[in-house]
Parts: sequence; C-alpha cells; structure tokens
Amino acid sequence: MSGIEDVALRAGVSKATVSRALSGRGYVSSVTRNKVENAASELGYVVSSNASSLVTGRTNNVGVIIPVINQWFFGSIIEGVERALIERGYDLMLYNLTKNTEARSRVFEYFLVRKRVDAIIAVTLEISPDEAASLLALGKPIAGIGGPLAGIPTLSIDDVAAARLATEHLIALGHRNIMHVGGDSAELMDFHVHSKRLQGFMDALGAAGLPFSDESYVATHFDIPGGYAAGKQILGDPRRRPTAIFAAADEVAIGVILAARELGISVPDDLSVIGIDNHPLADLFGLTSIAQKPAKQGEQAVDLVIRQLETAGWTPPNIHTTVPAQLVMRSSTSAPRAGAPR
Amino acid sequence: MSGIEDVALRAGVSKATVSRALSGRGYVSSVTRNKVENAASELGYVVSSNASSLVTGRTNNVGVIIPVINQWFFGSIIEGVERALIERGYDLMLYNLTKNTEARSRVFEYFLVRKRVDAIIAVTLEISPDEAASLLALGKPIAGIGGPLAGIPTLSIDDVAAARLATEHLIALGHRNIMHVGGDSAELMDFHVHSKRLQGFMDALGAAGLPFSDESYVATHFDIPGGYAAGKQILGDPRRRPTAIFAAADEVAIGVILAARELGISVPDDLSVIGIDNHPLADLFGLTSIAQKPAKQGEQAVDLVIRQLETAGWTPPNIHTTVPAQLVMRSSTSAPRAGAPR
DNA sequence: CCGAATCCTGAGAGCGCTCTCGGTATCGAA
DNA sequence: TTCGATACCGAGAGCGCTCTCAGGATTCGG
Repeated sequence: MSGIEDVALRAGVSKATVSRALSGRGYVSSVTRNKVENAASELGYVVSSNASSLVTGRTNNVGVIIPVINQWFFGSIIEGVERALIERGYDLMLYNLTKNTEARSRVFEYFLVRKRVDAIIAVTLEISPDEAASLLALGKPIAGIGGPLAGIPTLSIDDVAAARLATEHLIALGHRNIMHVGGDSAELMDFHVHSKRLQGFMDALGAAGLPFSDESYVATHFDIPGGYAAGKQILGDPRRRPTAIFAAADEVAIGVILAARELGISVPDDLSVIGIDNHPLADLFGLTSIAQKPAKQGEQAVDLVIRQLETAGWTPPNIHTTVPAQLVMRSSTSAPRAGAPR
Repeated sequence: MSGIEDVALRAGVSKATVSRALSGRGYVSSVTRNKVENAASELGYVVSSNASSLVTGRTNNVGVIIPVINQWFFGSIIEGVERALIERGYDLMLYNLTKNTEARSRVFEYFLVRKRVDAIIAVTLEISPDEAASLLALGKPIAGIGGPLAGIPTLSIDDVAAARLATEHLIALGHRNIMHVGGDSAELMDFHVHSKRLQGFMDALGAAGLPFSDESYVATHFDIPGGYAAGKQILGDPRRRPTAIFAAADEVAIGVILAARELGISVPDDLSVIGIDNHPLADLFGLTSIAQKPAKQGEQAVDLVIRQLETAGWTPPNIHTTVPAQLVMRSSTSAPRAGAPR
C-alpha cells in the first residue's frame, strides 16, 4: 500500500499539496491537481481514513441504533438512511439493539463511545435516562426516529393523530362498533407507539360519543401472525363481533383479514379493516391504511445529523418534527351492512 | 476528551503501560492494571480507535455488502452477522448494493478501498469480474453468502439439491403434473439462485421420468405479490391447472396460496404447494417448505472472516461450503385428489 | 509602478495511539 | 553464588495523514 509520500514523490510535489489536491481543501492549481490525481491513480493510492480521521477528528461514520431489522418499517428506515449517507460520503455503522441487556450495555459503553462515529441516529429507541445521558454526553449530533425523546431531536408521524384519523374514517363510514388491535405495550421497542395509537383510537371514539371499554381493545404481537391470532379471537364469537377493526399496523391488519377470510367473514361487507403504514402488501389485500414513509424518515434523520455536522453552529429547529401521514383508501373499508348490530 | 497521557499521569505510569493495561497485550501487574483502569474510568477515557488503527493497521470493522435489506432472507443475514460481529468486538459497516450502478461503483471504488474495513462479507453478490478483482485486490479476508464465486470462499444451501428435494417430495406424494414458480433471472441480485432452483426442479422431473416444457415454469417477482400474480395466471385456467406447485421461495408460495384461496382452490386438496426458506409466515399458512437459516449463515460467514483475521496463516478450507436444508412438512402438501388430471 | 490582495506551494509539527527496545526486579535451577 | 528465564515498566519512534505558517508568484486597482 502506497502512502501519500509516494504520490508526492511521483507527482513531484509535497505531501501537503497532495493532501490539498485530493481533498479539495485549499489552493491547488489545476495543473498540479492533475499531476497529483494521475500519480495517485497510477499508484492505486487511496487515503487512509484512519490517519485522516486522527487529525481532523472526523470519522465520516454515522452510527445507527435500531431495535429490529427484519420488519418492513425498520428495514425501510435502514434503506433510506443508508442511501442518504452514502450519497453524502458517510458510512453506516449498524447496531442492532435488542432487549438483550448484555449486548445493549456493550453497545452503549463500548462501541458508541470509541470515537468511531461522528453522529448517531437512534430508531424508536426506548432508552433509560442513563442511556440517554450517555448518548448526549458524547457531544455528538443525534437524531431519533420516533419520540419525542428528552433532549434529542426526533421525527415521526403523529401516532395519536394517525390512529384518530383511521378511527374517524371508520366512524365516518357509519361504523359504531369498532375494535382496536394494538401492540403489546410490554414490548420494549415501541417508543410508546402502542399506547399512542390506542390513545388516538379512544380520542376518536370519545369525540363521536362512542363508548370505550376493555372489550374495545386487544393487544397482540405486532406482526401478521399476531393479527391473525387476535382476529381469530375477536371474530370467533359472532355476537360480539365488531363491524370494523382498526389495527395498529398493516401487518396486524393483514393478519386480521386472513383470520376473517378463514372464518368466512367478508371484508369489507361484514367487517371493515384499516391499518397504519401502507405496507407493500397492503395493495395485495386491498387494505385501507394510513400511509407513512419510513425510508423518507430515514433520509430526514440523516439530514438532521449531517446538517449539524457540516454547518457549524446549526442546531435542529424543533425538538420533535411530525411527518405527514395520509389516508390511502382501498377496498377493506366500507359502510357497515344495513342490518349490522350496533 | 482526555487522552492516554492524562490517564498515564493520573495513574502514575507511562503511556505504554496504560496501553498495555487497557489492551491486555504485554505484561502488566494486576496492581498497575487496577490503577490504570480506575484512572481511565474516572476520566471517562476511552481509546481512540483511529489512533490505534493507524498504528496497528486494524480497524475492527467488517463491511457487509448486501443487495436488499427489507426481505426476510437478507434481514436475517444482517441480524446474524451483526450479532456475531458485536460479540467478537467488531463493528458492522453496511453497504446496500443495489443494481444502481452509480452508487455501486461508488462503493467499490471509494468506500471499500479506504482502509476502513478489515474484512468483507458479500451477500448474494452478483459481481462483474472487474469488481471481483478489485475485491480480491484489497487483500482482505472475504466471505460470501451464496455462490460459488471465483476465488472467494462462500457458503449457501445447495440450491439445486433443495429444489430437487422439494420437487421429489411432491413426486413422492403422487403428483405428476407439477409446475415451478421461480424468480426472474433478469434480476441482478440473485447469484444464479433462480436458475439453480429451476435446475433442481428439472432434475427431479427428469429422474422421475416426468416431462418438462415451457409450460412447467413461470417466472415472477420474488415476493408475495409476485407469487400471487403467478398463481392467478397459472390457476386461472382449470384445464391447465397442475396438482402441485413448487415455488422457489416461501414468499412466492404464500402468494400462490393466496391466489388459490381466492379462486376457491383448496390447498392441499386441489393443489399442493411447497416453497423454500421456512419463512416465519410459513407456519401461519401451513406451508411445507425446505428450511434454511440465513441468520446462521451470517454467523458462519463472520466466523470465516474473523478466523482469517485472527489466526495468522489460516485460510478457509473449502472454496464453497454447503449448509444444510431440510424438509419441514406442514399442511400445504398432500397426495393429489384421486380423480385429478394427470 | 507600487502595495495589497489573491493564488499557490513546501516544511514540519502533531493528531493519539502502539510497539520495539532496553533496563530493572524477581525467582528458580545449576 | 551465578545465571538464565520471566515479569514488569518507561522512553521514544513512528503510523499516515492534515493544517498552520511562512514565503514566493501573480494579479489588480489606483
């Protein structure tokens, strides 16, 4: 591996000039720049990012902490973040922070601290005050997806509003007997998503003068099998059956639809179903949904940290930014059957 | 940020001793080690990995190149790789290498080369000879998932054998009219998976003396909607309808099942369906499948590169390793109906 | 035509570590 | 006692860059 010295020699200039020519910082005549570039490519030279980081203090790495990878929402975020980072010349260091406390503390105490990243993007991170403090103490730009999170700029859809929007859609269609299938709030990785979506559901019911009881709500796993199980449970008893279900996520909604189909319950004739996310499978199931774009949220989070990094003194304007979420109507929702129980 | 000097001062020892104490290399008395550790934690000191990398030449980073993130197979690999890397003290740098040639060449020419990673794990990477050469030229340990790939140790299930196993299962049940729904071989990211699974299908048919024609095979997108579309197409015409379908992946198989349900075709009574992967949703759909464990493959790939990194002179024994794949029987396959068309 | 501003380049210090090398202390075997 | 092996520690070189600083060349307005 050839070093900067070799390039300098070959180009007949000094190390300093090579550095300037290749990094684009400082004055270099175009003639010299060409010489240097030629020499560099002839030697297959490429700057050692370690050496350069050592003096500049910049690593050109951004750490991403994420609780799950293998789920549409999270996978999309990673894709968005990666794309945006590479485009700007940064590398992505991935930390999959599960509930596992051992690996967890390891990441916090060991990896993130080692001056390996310039900034951190934390995705739906449910962190303890200690952990938050240690993140902040790094003095590095941080952005969160989810939130709000004390002291950290975050962005997400307005979960309460989205849930209310979904519920209101059902109410507007004429439904009066609506149930909610949400996430299990015992699950760590939720950033209070579950409780907020439940809240929005309750708000909408309340505003419409509809009753809410324990019977109006079922918690389950946040995936298709979870929705399926909940669907089977809810729809099993014909007399209790609601005319509409608001699922807290499209995966859950799809599970509900599958359960309904299996029970011979027609969607939307016998049962309307709405979810949140606008998952790629929503189309296949004709699922009405509240759309959000996690990949875009990832890009925005990158913006947030990179801007802090590159424009001195800039700090994010709001502590929490709400990104848009809109109703996408498909065929899983309609007015309840005329003779439906109320 | 305090440096090693500060710790040395506070502990009353030299920089060299601090380095030894903290890195665990070389002789340090336990008394001294304690002093150093205390001083370090009191100061909140943590070694600069850049400075250390600069002299050791090791970054403790492993680059992972992967074509997709948001799919079960790939997401699981990332999870497995990440877990295994963190456990061993390495960080994961993620490069999502799509077909997009711009970002692609960027990763190859710019990122990977910059001495930022100690090793590379390439997942189902369909690379050009040039790209392969540039990877090898880095002189860094590489492992691939998929393959085989010239000059690079790889690991994967035996796709031909897995496909044959799936097909043989159908044949053994008595099916004679079997179709295959596979991936579109025009898609870049496939490492010839599609053609290999088709091959295994053909092999099995041939061995059983069953005919293969253009009609025996449909290519589609490698996901649930793709399987659904293919299913609709295949199952639409009752007279052409096979008694069994071998789908090249569980997502595709699930799509086929959904299509069948919609057409009122009973699985497995009217149609047997088998896939490959043992996807988490396979259970929900009762899908018989050939199981593989991508997360484990990820861990094995990590093993491969880390061992090369840490045990001098060690090189991977085989150029390509086959990992096991087994039949998992569920309820989507059975003997064909007695009066079924042959 | 002169001084100031601008452009271009090189010498060399130093980023924060690790590692070699040499020196001292300890200890068991000869 | 002597000697070699082993344990422990410090001084200082150097990893491969970037950046400051100083100096020379060039341009330009007055």
